[in-house]
Amino acid sequence: MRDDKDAKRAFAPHDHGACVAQSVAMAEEICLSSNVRLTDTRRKVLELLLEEHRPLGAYAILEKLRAQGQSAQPPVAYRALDFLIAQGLAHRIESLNAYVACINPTDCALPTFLICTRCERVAETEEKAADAAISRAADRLGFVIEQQLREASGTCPSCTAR
Amino acid sequence: MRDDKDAKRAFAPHDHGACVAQSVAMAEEICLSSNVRLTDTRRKVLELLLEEHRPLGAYAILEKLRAQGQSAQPPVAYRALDFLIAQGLAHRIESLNAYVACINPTDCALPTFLICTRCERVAETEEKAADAAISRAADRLGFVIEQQLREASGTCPSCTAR
DNA sequence: TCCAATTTGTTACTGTATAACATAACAAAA
DNA sequence: TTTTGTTATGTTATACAGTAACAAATTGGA
Repeated sequence: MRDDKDAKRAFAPHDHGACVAQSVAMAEEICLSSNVRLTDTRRKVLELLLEEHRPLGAYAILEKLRAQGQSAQPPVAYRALDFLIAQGLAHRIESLNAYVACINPTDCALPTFLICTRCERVAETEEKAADAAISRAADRLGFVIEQQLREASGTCPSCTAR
Repeated sequence: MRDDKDAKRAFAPHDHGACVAQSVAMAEEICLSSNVRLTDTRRKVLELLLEEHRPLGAYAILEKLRAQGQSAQPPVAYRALDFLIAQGLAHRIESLNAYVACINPTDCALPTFLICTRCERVAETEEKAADAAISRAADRLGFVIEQQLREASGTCPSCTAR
């Protein structure tokens, strides 16, 4: 089971270059073993997301792609994002209509997002107890859950310290 | 503490006329005691939401207002919705970009939404255990939660029965 | 080498939300 | 009752988010 290490790191300074490189390498592996292609555009979008620990809107991604000289009409971003999400390499933050790279794609099931409204960084935690509570409630009502979504906004430790 | 009565009712047939009337009356009281005005447009939007147990998008609301002969530019809907949400009379469903009337505004804290993808009805439950789990995680990380959001999509008992 | 499937490029469009500013209605003090 | 500050409405224009549809290019096998 996943611990708090990744979540803590998201809100703290760290060797970000290495962090990005490692995540891209991991993504390569995942795609290889899933027999799907991490094409150029898809990799670039993933890198753009990884370079922030904060969510980017689709149109912000498009701007960054254009800044790199890529063609970039809306479907370009949405296709890459759909792909990354399908492979578990990125998540959509519903309350922001924006997207983040997954911090640990090999071990990510039902994340709860903690979104700092000051610095906009996002961390993921895994809350089995929350899953269980919601599942029990659904069972009681005879509701069959297919997808779940949990997001909390507030202030991260770094921003509180300031 | 709130029980499952309201949530069960949301997915089952019931005397809907009475349900709407009662909710509007309750809204009147709440606004009176909060010293805010449930103006004409605000009441109409609330009624439109109450007439469904399903979320309506802002533009669907605008259409319905126009059908009643109201002027209805986008800000009209958004202002009314902002008001209703601020008073706890309505909720925004993030995963649908849509809005529902609150089923029990006098006793509503941190709802978890159960959204049926077949009939589109939405129920609210209160999951203290899920709150607690997420709060514990946030505490561990030093994250101060200001807002929380929980939504689950799936199939409601009525639609499963079919 | 050719085929079929996947991916990309592009246009055009639909849907969601807000900024900005003018006007109107209301509530309380002068 | 006027004036004044506040709250609510009306309207235009625009920003932001997401998708349909189809043509062209690329890729990885038969």
